[in-house]
Amino acid sequence: MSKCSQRHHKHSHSHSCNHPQSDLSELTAKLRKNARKITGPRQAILDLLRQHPHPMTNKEIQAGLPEGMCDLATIYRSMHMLEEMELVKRFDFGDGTARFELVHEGEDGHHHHLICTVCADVVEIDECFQQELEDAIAKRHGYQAVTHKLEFFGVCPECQEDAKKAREKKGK
Amino acid sequence: MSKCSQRHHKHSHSHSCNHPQSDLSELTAKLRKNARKITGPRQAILDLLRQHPHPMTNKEIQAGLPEGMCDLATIYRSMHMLEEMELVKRFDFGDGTARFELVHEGEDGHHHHLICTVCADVVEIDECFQQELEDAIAKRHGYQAVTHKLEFFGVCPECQEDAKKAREKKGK
DNA sequence: GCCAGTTATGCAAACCTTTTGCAATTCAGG
DNA sequence: CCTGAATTGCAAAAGGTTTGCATAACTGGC
Repeated sequence: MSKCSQRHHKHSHSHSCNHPQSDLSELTAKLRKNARKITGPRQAILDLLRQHPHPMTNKEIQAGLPEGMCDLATIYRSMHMLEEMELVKRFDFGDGTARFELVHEGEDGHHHHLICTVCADVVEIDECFQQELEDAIAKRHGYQAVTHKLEFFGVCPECQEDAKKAREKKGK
Repeated sequence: MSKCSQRHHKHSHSHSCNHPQSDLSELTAKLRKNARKITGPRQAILDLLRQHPHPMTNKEIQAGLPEGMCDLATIYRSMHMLEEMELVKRFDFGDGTARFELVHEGEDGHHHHLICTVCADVVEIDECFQQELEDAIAKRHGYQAVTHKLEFFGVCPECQEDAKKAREKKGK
């Protein structure tokens, strides 16, 4: 599995780019290969994810779809399937709710996030620590197929401002 | 569950050392300071955690306590309190269940784990990537008070063996 | 030591996210 | 277009975690 060793997507988030039809074709191909069906809900979910630069919860996905178009259970099932098919990537922000992001063609979707602990704003982080560290850890303990999950948490500029104002107000 | 639970953890860490009475005194001091009470359940939980080198779930904690000594709800409440008091540290292995580890005196408990995705064996990892990366990320995006959560996942040596045997058997 | 007042606990019910059983529906290939 | 397999919706269940409330336990002051 490829990692994030020397990527340098500066700050650009390829996520906001448009990959017009590509998803559908890729979807079709990948699904067909596994004897899976191309259904309305599945297409709609991928379409929706394509427009979102950040991970979405299943509830958010449902809310983003046309009213009543898709049952929550179907979304859960779809996400499992899409994840297994590596069309989406699952992220865990530590709040007990899974989030999913579209994986773009040719990428493996491995990256991290910086999440505001106050307002839950999300910034995509494309850099990662050196691969050597992971390799060293794997080797030292004899583990294989080692991967990692990494997320950053902090307070975003806006919330810092808010906090500051709140303090001033209180001080008066 | 614990096929590989108590194996040689070669590079054992400070976590397996004994800090005899220290916890109690520290506990008492910290609790008193916050007008909290030193109760049986709370002491028992810390005692139990002191003997465990790896993070425990609330259920495991309850199971490790004398039969019927403590309600699950009490454990949940205790862990919240102990976490806020920085006597324990919460970890998230991505399986939707919180785990807690004792924080030893003078430490902040920040470290990571390497978890076997097959048998759930855990190895403590004391190293971390360079602080500079985190600082750079924080600065670039204007975030403050940035921290991170990082866990490694892979297949432990024993489970690699098991898988190998299974393959051979099948091949015959 | 004992009391009063506050903090904790146990128990049961509630909450949330996620999973699952099952009958009805939809899709793909012939 | 038809048929069988895959998928969906709905409702119920399963986990983990939280919460309301009456009862029990702890602490500081007498």
